[in-house]
Order: sequence, then C-alpha cells, then structure tokens
Amino acid sequence: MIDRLDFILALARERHFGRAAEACGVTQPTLSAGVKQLEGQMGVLLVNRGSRFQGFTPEGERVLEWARRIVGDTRAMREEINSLRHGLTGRLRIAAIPTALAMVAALTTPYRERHPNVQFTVWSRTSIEILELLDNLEIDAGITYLGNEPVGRVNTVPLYRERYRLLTSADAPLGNRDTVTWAEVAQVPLCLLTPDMQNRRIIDRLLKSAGGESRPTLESDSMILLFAHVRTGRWASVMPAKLAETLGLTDTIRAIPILEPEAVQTIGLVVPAREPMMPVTAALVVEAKRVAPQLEAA
Amino acid sequence: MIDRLDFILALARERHFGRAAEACGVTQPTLSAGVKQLEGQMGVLLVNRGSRFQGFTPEGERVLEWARRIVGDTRAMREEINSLRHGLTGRLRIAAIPTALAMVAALTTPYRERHPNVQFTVWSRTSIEILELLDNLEIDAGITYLGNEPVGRVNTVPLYRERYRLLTSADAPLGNRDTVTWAEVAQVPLCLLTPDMQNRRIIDRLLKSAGGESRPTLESDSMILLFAHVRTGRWASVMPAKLAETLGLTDTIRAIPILEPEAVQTIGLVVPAREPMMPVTAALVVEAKRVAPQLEAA
DNA sequence: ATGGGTCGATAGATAACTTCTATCGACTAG
DNA sequence: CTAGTCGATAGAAGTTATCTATCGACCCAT
Repeated sequence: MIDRLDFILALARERHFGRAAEACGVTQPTLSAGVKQLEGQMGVLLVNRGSRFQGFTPEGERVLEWARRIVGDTRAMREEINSLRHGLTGRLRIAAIPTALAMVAALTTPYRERHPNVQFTVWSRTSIEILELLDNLEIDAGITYLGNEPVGRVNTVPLYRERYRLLTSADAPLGNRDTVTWAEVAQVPLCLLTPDMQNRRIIDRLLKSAGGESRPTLESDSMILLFAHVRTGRWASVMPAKLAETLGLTDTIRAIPILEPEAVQTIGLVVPAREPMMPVTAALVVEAKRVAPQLEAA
Repeated sequence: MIDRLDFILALARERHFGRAAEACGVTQPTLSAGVKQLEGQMGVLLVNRGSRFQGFTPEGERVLEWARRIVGDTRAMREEINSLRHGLTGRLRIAAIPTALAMVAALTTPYRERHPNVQFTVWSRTSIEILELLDNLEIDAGITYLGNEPVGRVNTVPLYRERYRLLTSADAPLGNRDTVTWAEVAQVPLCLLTPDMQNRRIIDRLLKSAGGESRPTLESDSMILLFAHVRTGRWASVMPAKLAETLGLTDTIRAIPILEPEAVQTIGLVVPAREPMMPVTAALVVEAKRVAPQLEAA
C-alpha cells in the first residue's frame, strides 16, 4: 500500500510513468500496475491517461495529498526508531536559495558537531522550487524567503535579515561612496540573478520603486558567476551583505550599503508542518533557533 | 506495511497475539510473522515477549504512536475518496457516557437527514474508556465530559452543560420542594451509577463538599436501571436534567433542581485531533456545532 | 500521408512473499 | 505433576509482485 502511494508521489513529481518508475527503482509496468491497483482499491480513476500522462483526477489530487502525509510519516517513523538506537544518522536534504547558500555552513557546521553521523545534501534552488521539493518530500528542509511567496503547510524559523549591498570596484562610478540609494544603483549596469530567482524580483521591485529600471548587463543563476565578474573590477552587482562578506572582499571591491529604503528580507528555515518531525529535521530546527541570534548579531 | 501497523495496533488493544490476530482477520502465526517482520524492518524488538505478551518496548511504543496516525490517515483517505463519489457513506462509530446517551439522538437525527447513507454504532462507555477507544481508532468520536479528565490529542466541541436534578417521588421526603441543596440530597438514599463512571465521581464530590457522604442504596452502570427504580416511586436518584426529561417524567416523579452550588459540567463531542478529519467525522463536528446552541437554549 | 519515436498498457513467465494448518516448547495454575 | 494457554516454528499451498518483451496509440517531422 505505502509502496503504491510512493508510486503516485513519484508520478506527481515526474509526470511520466517511465521516469517515475525509475525513480522508484521499479520497471514501468510495475508502476503502471501499482497505480491501477490503487485505483481499484479506491474505486476511482486517479490519473487521467490518454496515450500519455495527463495529470491527476480530482480524486487523484486528494490521494496525492494524503500520500504525501502518509509516506512522510512512514519515513519519519523509520528515522525516529533508527535514531533511538544509533543516534541521528542518515542524510539531511536541504535546498537553499542562491543568496543564502553561503550561510548554510553556519547551520551545518554546528549541526555536524552535535550529530556527526548525519550526512548532508544541499541543492541550490529557487524559492518556488524549494516549496515544491518540500511538498514532494524530496528535501527535508529549505532555506528561503519567509513571508513573501505563499508558503503552504510548513513551519518556519527566521534565521537572519537580508540587507543589500552594491558590489562594485572602488574606482567605478559610486565606488567611493559610503552609502548609495536605490535610485543611484538603478543607473549602474548590473550583474544580477535570472528573473526566476526571487532575489532578482525583489531587486527589480526596489529599483522600480526608486524610479529606475532593471536592465542587467549580465544575468546568471549562479552567484559565483556574478561574483567572479564583479571581481574583475569591471562589473557591478547587488548582493546581500552576508553573501558579499562570505565571498570575500578585496581591496579593490567594495560592498556599499544601499539605503532609502534599506530593504530587508527575512530569510529562514522552512520545514514540513508535520508533528512530530523527523528527528534529523527536528535537530535542524533546534540548530536554526540556536544559530539565528548569532547571525542577526553579526 | 500498513497491514503490519494494523497488527500492532490490534496487539496494543488486545494485548494477546491470538485475539489480535482474530481482530485482524488473520491467524495467529500470520500476526506473529507480521510483527516480527516489522521488527526486522525497524531493526529493533518492538514487543517484549516471554511465553506470552509482555507489552511493548520503548521503540514499540513509538511505532505504536506512529501507527495510530498512519493507519488512521489511510482510513481517512479511503473514506474521503469514497465520499467524493458516493456522498458520505459508511459507519460512524460513537461512544458516549451513559448520562449523555439520551442526547445522542439530537446529533444523529439531523446528521442522518443530511447524510442518509451513513450508519451509526453507538456504545455506552465510561469517559476514560472513550478516550482509549479514540486513541485506538476503535471509535470515530466520543461524547463525554470536557476539560476534566486529561484529554490527549483530541479536538472538542462543547455541546451542552449538564445540570443536576434530584429525581424522586412527589410524596417522598423533599418531594414537595422546588429546589434542594446538595446537603439535603446527601441525606437521601440514592440510586447512582457505579464509581467507574465519572458522573458518579462528580456527584460524590459534590455531596462530599456539601458535608454529606455518598452511600448509594443501589449502584448500576445503566441509567435505565436507575430510572426504572426511581419510577417505582420508592427510590431516588440524581441525574442530569436533559436525561431526566428524555426518560419522561410522570405525575408522581419530580425532577427537582439541586442548587448551592448549581453544579455544571460541560459535555461535548471529542474527535481525534487530526487534520484533515475523516469526512464522516468532519460532518459530525459540523452537526455538533450546529446543534449545540439549541441544546443550550433548551 | 507516412514513418520514426515516445509513451503507457498488456501478456506471460518467474520469483517472491504471504498465509494457512499442524505442531512444538515454554510457562502457569490447580 | 498435569492440563491448559500462549506464542514460535515448519512446511506446503496459494497468491501476488515484478520482470522482459511486445503491442497499440499518438505525435510530429519530413
């Protein structure tokens, strides 16, 4: 039964019988049979099929919702029982927005000291993808913006507030300033994240409300790439302060606070709103609450 | 997997492999194998066994907790999908304290009008048993005292407040009074519920705090039996007002309000605190909220 | 139109698992 | 010390699950 529920979870993720089967480690006929069997037990079609996958029926959507919960709880149970015997073990799967990647280490490092047998996998994803991954049980926790995009059935722990800096060469225009305004930043050609990233959308909004427009010279989904360009001294970018600090400032590159308004976005940990949580996840929440004050103070 | 979880739920209820197996509709070796297999998957012993069942290990208790949730959710899923197609169907299992039995009809009657395909099973149980049955998924809802005995993970809907009456023959001592005090009631030989019932414990407490003592002439776990005795005109009892009204007062039997203090106990619906609820249960909660004001007004 | 490619369903064989009956061994109570 | 209860075990029979191979529908490009 639970295997079957796992099947339709995979199907919801992959939207493709073959790939879903592969994800479950079974062949496509097995997965097809599993879904069909589930449909038999429920007495309703769950999946609309033509000659290919065409989404779920309303009943299928409901089963999907339940399946997330039931499968999640089953995993949590296994985890919990296992951790009763061997302490925390296993793999903690985290996804973070690119601008928060630098501070993940502030969470994972003390976590690892307390629980040395837990392994980590960290993905860089957009804030929207992070919520999807959480829904689909593909990650255990996310680090993303809190309180902006609609967050579903999740619990959140605020970690720190993102403040923006203009990263630019000291000898570029504005390079000698101690603070700049968003209106001024709007005049500079920038390297920014691609528009599917919420950070970019936030910056666009700030630029626009300062009367400017967002016409970045260069876009990328990688902060590393953006920073590498700034590093040459010939490009500028807008980044959260924490990230700029982590990537390392040189003599020639300055991180200038952007005021008027000083934009602040709260970044935090996001975990499935399920009680009780998986022990590894619960421990991460504990760690986040412990670390948050330090991050804010810094 | 879910079958196995069902096994240990049955085992927790029955505390006996053979009976648990019977409850699950399998033979005892099958249940034994199922539990053993679960233990294999978890990597821990879940049940302490000598030559007989000796309770659960700590890990077993945790698995039990999860199993309640997972099995409950699985049933709720089936129910919900089924009700999407056929409207509400199935059987609603309710347990109520004896003094509340009379008002269950106030809930089931309008419910049945809205959902004619739902069948009911109603048990008379003590308030403690009701909470156990809820825990073990043996009932879908309970009707019992709210806010006195420890209620676990349940949601409650207040239904009405229980006010006490002295039921006695008009020509008995106190029979001509319009109100009596608990101190006066303490002087009368009474027919009361057995002490395992919370109603009895409440009345005992009230009598004692009025300086009296509880020495009932007759005890029973059946309100019908108590009422039948009062009906002869030769016995007296203390009952909630609603119950007395329902059982029907004759010319010779009076229900006299007991004041000083006017004791009030809130009675309400108790359902598992699980979101979302099973549709049949959710509908009962809706009905309870609808009916409660009428009951209070009456 | 038509042929190559993709997708999911189906058929049939095999492997794996589940459940049953029958029985055993340990323990308990009279 | 014996009868009875309880849960574990053995072995057979039946069921179910999964795999490989293939089919049929559909899409799209030529």
